[in-house]
Amino acid sequence: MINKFAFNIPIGIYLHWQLKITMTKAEKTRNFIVEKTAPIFNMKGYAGTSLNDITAATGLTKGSIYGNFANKDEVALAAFDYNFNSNVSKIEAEISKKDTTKEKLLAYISIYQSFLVGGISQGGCPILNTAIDADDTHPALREKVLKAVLSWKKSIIKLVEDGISNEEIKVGSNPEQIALTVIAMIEGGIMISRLTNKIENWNLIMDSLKKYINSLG
Amino acid sequence: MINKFAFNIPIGIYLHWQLKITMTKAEKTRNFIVEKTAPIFNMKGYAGTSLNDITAATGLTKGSIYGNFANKDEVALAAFDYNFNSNVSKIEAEISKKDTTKEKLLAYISIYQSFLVGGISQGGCPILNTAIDADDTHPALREKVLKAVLSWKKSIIKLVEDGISNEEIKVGSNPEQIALTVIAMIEGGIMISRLTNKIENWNLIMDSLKKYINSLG
DNA sequence: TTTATATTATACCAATCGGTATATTTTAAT
DNA sequence: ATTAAAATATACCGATTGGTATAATATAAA
Repeated sequence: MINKFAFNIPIGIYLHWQLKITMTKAEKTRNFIVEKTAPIFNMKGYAGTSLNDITAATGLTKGSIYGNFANKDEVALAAFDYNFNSNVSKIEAEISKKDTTKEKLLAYISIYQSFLVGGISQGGCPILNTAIDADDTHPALREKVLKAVLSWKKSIIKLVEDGISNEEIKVGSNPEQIALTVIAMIEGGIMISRLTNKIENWNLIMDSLKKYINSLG
Repeated sequence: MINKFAFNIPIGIYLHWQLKITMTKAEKTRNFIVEKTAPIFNMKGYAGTSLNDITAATGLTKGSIYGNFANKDEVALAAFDYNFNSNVSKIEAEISKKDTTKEKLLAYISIYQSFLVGGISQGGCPILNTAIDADDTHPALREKVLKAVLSWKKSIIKLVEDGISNEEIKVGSNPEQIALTVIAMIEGGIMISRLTNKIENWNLIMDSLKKYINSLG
């Protein structure tokens, strides 16, 4: 189906349009279900989100849900992907605006700050939430979060390595350690700030992180 | 009942024994239920832990559970208290062994490291787990975790303030900021290390935290 | 416009959910 | 040892769980 169109149309130009035109009703519904349920899974967790929650949020019936997904698992996995990919897009967009390594690292702070209020996916950081939720209970979901964290770590390592090449960051720095430290402080900061519901706590922790990042050079 | 004994017995000496002798069967059972279910609530969360899990873990029947607790909520709240108090005892014991402020702060690292393997309460840090679990779903439980974090923060602030008085920590340091930063790094570190299942990640993050603590003086 | 197919809704399933009334057993004071 | 009370077990409740068979409807190609 896709090939029929793609065969004689320049991919670079019409890829976006082509994807739209080949999106069937079911695919649209699938996306719709994921968009509507992603915040719920993020807030209530896997076990805490029922099929009743899913039908209520979408206005669809069970038949429609199960016509597009094999089971609750598939919806949850797709919801996590949606939440995570939304963040990745946002992060990449913000980071590409910055020039220096330090500025790029600092950009994470302002991006993840958005999770404290509303943000794309309500209920805090999907990585943190899903990691804790799925850790001991849901291997497939856990695997997805693990990949997400490793991918995040990898991105930061790349940034730091570039920074070392540019002589912006000290030679001898451990890029992996820096990546893990940044992630830990951000996720720990989100937990504390959401629990206490105090943005000042976030600011204090992020002030420490800023000092840490600035000390790398 | 307690007063009958306490009235003519020196409290300092017989308090422990007195508590034992006045503990009824039901109180023992209550403790037993809490001990057995605390790791389950910590691993599976509130929604993920069913009454069937509770009866299976204790070997008791529903009638017995509901004879000692009003509902699942009460068991969950008691389980969190148990998990948290176990930690507090452990922490106080370890910290009292150390002499300097920095050593006391560093002691948190080795204590929380125990959460990565087995520890008293399986499934990671109960504060982190319950904070994420109850955040958007269970106000009463959330309130308990909030108090736990604030109490933890308060303890660290006290340590730091003493350190400033002793001239062990720089004058002008922000005790609250230090407390929040330490907690964030530990909790973020636990999340990452448990997810990736790599103790090296914990070590790298804690190495950053050690540097941070040592830089305070 | 017809028609096959894809999609959605209805109605149902067994299993499990948290919770309870009541019967039985165990505890502990007399 | 007796006995009242406390604790536990049995058997059940309605509601909800995730999931499915089937009927009704909407889609889209011919």
